[in-house]
This record gives sequence, structure tokens and C-alpha cells, in this order.
Amino acid sequence: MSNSEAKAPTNFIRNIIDEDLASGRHDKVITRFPPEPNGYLHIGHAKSICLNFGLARDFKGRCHLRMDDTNPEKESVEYAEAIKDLVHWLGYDWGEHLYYASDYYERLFRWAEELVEKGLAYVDDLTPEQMREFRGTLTEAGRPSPCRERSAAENLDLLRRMRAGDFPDGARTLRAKIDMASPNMNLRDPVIYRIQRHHHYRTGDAWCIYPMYDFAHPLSDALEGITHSLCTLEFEDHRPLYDWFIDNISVPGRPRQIEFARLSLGFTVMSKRKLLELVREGHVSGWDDPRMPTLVGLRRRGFTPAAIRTFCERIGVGKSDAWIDMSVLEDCLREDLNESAPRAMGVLSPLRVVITNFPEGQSEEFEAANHPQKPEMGSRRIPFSREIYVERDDFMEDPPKKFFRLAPGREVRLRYGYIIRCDEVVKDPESGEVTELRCSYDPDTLGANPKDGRKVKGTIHWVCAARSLACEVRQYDRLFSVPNPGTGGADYRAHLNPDSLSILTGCRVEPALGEVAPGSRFQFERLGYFCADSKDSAAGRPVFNRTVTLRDSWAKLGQGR
RNA sequence: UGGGGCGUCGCCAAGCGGUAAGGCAUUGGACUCUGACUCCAAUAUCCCAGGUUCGAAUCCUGGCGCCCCAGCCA
Repeated sequence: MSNSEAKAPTNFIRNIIDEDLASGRHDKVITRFPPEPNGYLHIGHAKSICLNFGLARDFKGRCHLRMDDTNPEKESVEYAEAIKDLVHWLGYDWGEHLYYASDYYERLFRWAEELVEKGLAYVDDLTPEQMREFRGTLTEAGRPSPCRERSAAENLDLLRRMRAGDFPDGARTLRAKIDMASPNMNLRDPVIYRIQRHHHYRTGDAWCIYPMYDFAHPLSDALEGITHSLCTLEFEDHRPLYDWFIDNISVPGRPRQIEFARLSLGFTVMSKRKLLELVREGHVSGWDDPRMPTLVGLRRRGFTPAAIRTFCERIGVGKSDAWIDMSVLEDCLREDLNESAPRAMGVLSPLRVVITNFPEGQSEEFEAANHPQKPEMGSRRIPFSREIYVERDDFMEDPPKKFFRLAPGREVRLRYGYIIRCDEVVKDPESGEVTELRCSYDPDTLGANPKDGRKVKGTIHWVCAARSLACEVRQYDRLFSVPNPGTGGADYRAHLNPDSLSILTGCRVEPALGEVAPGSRFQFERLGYFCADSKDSAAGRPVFNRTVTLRDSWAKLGQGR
């Protein structure tokens, strides 16, 4: 990892860990990333991954990857495998410490029995509706279930029969016996086991009862020797319950739960439910659609793991609801890509230019550096001939002030090549559209400034007409047109940005780009960073995704495209 | 009107009684065969009101605002 990632900024969790280490409460740091394999990881998960694995790295501890798979209805191996793949892609390794909550089912069940034996849990016969009624409301205490005072022996028998399959789904639950009048709803005798005959992707049909998150999580943490169990803010209210289980069950460890604010990014949505809907309803092409905030989507878009790591570090960790601006992510990306991406030239919207004083049938090759600041990245040869393509946006018939590009009578430098002057503009007689520029070049300006001292301020990218390659380029923009989709009573789908994808087919790139490997990234000079699509790009027929544009101070002036 | 949190520059975020770090964004300017990169420069008195103190963003009191909780989801 690069130097810029070396010094992680401090945050309240690091402070807590420092104190725990100083006070002797813990002598090591073991964290865990506990995804439920019921969906694809997104940038919000990346924050948690970087936090947990980053802490473990910095404190010389370790971080476990644990599938929090306690709800067979929603989970699958596909998701679990994708999670492992993406955590690795992000640059983290759990070593030997891959765990599954489902591997703890037997142990968890024994702990449930322990609770029953201690008179701290009971089997309840209430229906879901009744349970809701008995639970009370935010301002009124709940009432005890008629089953609350069953004997330990009866409860133990009932619990075992629940496991044995003696009762239908949903007929009974195991509940912790805590306090039906607690102002904290989580303490009003929470359910810890439910009967649910559903095939589990790992345990198959071995179980017909499954533990709830609140029960399984703290115990799994304790079992693995987790010292700091980090989760998001909405679990703050669950901490007393988390501690209750740790306090009342003979577990081997004493993990500490700490909550932090989840990540919210502008102009996108992050909930698994919404992301799933976007996929199912076809608003995007799939989980890996380059417009999705999923890690598979970002990867396909061309994001680098390092950029995402830097981002997670830069946004910090706190307890206030944080809305991060997309520009922070984009800046991290540009910072990384500027360093690592080789330069190339591509013309998105080609405009034919004929160099009238350059001999027909003749051609030249120019030497072009692959990176302006990094000679070690080498160079390549770029073909040039009488006919070339330049970007349509780089010509204006009636240019405003400070337009340093082509215009009638104006001179501009061809990147790595000659200075040319626009002598004539050819238009379609019917539409009036500019179809071609006739220019002349100054033969003395290759790698040199004009001898007469005249200044040519603009440099534009271009490509040889004959020796360039046609290709498709997909330009992506934000998926939603408002910062917080779904506000103001509207359905978030109403805020989908209709222009989030535009496919350009007549693009031209320099010939060297014909055989690029899928996934490889380039900076198309003056345009942005692009990567060969991992699915649709093929040898001789490349397809590029625009990862992110370059900063464009011209566009900022409101003059640009 | 129950409980749990949060409130420092447009967006994040340090700060933990001693006189407001940093990043992104923004605005000037330098440099430039990418209007990129890089580089300089500019920009807050800390939700409000009282109080304690020589001194408070940091402590106390009272307000105000926002978020979360009534799944046999996680």
C-alpha cells in the first residue's frame, strides 16, 4: 500500500482501543467484518471493511471475516462467494479466519439451553400479532406473555422439541426473559430463536430453528475472541442486549460493541433492498452495472481498490449522520489513476481534419510518453497522416473569449505533433453542420515552438484517420438526479437520472488500444480515465467505460460541453 | 408526551479547559505540448441562551434541531 495510506487519521474508535490497551482491558485487537450473505457488498460495506481490517493491521491484531448467516431465507453461497472475492479485491486478507455463524449453531443452541436452565429464557406460544400487542409501544410498557412463567424444565423440553421439529413454523419462539416494561424496546423479551423450515445454504435441513441476530452476534463475537465489535449506529439500542447475553451466558470472551455512522453518498442509494430492486426491475444491467455503488459495479466501472481504501480513510469515522459528497470519492480515484494510468489518445466525437499541405499517401510516427511525469512508464509511437480526427468540442466557429482551441484562422498544437491552423470549414449544405476542417501544418513545430516566437496556447488530442480504431465508449453519470433520492415523499425511482448512461459508438482510439486486456485502465488525454469493459471488450473490438472525467476548469467556466 | 444517539467552514473531520488541524468543494494566481497534474494564496470562534473560570468548542444548566427503536430481518 502506498505512503498516502500509511498514516490513518485518528478517530474515536482508535482512541477507545488505545485506552483499552493502556488500561489492560485488552492486550490485543481482534475485529471482524460480519456481512450477511444476502446481497452484494457496496461502498458502505467498504467503509466497514477498511475500518475493521485497517484497525487490525495498525494494532497488529487480526480481523475475521464472518458470514452472519442466521436467516436461511435470504442467504446463498453465491453471495458468500462474492463477498469473499470482493474483500480480497479490496486488498484485505482474513488468513485462516473465515467463519460462519452457521458453524456455531450447535454451540448457540447449548447456550440457549443454558439460558433456559437459568430461568432467563422461555418458550412462548404467542402468535406474531399477539406478540406485537403484548410488546406495548414506545410510550407504554408491554405486558408479560401468559407463557412467561413456565418452569425451566418445561421450557427446556419445549425448546428441545422445537429443535426436533415437533411444532409448525412460527408456532413458538424462544424468548429472553428480561423486562417487558423496559423503555428500550429491545429488552422487552426479545425473540432469540424462531421455527423456520427453510433449507440453509450451508447446514441444509439439519435445523428447523434459527437463532436471531441479537443472540447469535454477541456470542459469535465472544467465541472468536473478538475484542472490538464494530457496527453501525442503529444497533446502539441493541448494545444493552448484546451485553446482557455476554453477561448471562458462560461465554469465553468479553467483546465490546462500538457503533459508528454508516456511509451515505450523495446521488445514489445504498440500501440492499433498493439496490436489489434496481437490478430486478431492470433500471440497471445488473449488480455490476458500472453505475451501481456496489463493489462489483465500481470495479467494472474502473475504480481501483486503492482509491476506495483512500476514500474510506479520508471520510473518517464518527457518530454523526454523514453525507459524503461524490467529489471526495472521485478525487481519491483521480489521485490514484493519475499516478498509475498510462496515457492514450481517444476521440469520442470525431471531426475529420484534412492537413492540406501534408502529402497524400505519406505518414509519420510521433513518439508519445505514456506518462508525462513518469519516464519509466515508457513511450509509444503514434501514427500521423494527412487525415486525422479531432474532438468536435475542440472546434468552434465563433469561439468565446479564452477558447484556446480550433476556430477559423486559429492555430492549435496537436498533442505530441505539429501545430496546425484552421484554414477552412466545410459544412453540410443542408444541415449546416460542420463536417470537416481543412488545416495546414507548420513542419517546423514538431517538438519545437514556432521559430518566429508566436505563442500557441492550446493543445488538443487527435487520432490518425486511417490508422485508428473504431470503438464503443460508455459514459456514465450519477445514477440519480438528486442528492438524496426518495425525499419529499417521492419514490426514489422517480429520481433516477435518465442520462446516467450514454453509449457512444463512433469513437476512435489510437491503434495501440486494440488489444488491451479487459479491465485495463487508461487516461484518454484531456478527457478522463477509461477502462476496457471486463465483459464486453474484446480483442480488436474494445469497449471502454468512462470511469471518471478529468477535472475540467474550462467546463467550470460554463463554456464547455 | 418513552428510550438511545448526534449537532465544529458548503460536505466530511481533528480537538478532551489554554486561546479552532486536515481533506473535499469553492475562489484568486503560478506553471503547463493534457484548460490534467503540481504549486502558492484565501475562506469558521464551534446549534442557541445562561452560568462556572484569569481563560470554554471543550465543564454545568436550560432550550432548539436532526437521526434511530414497537421484524418470529440484519
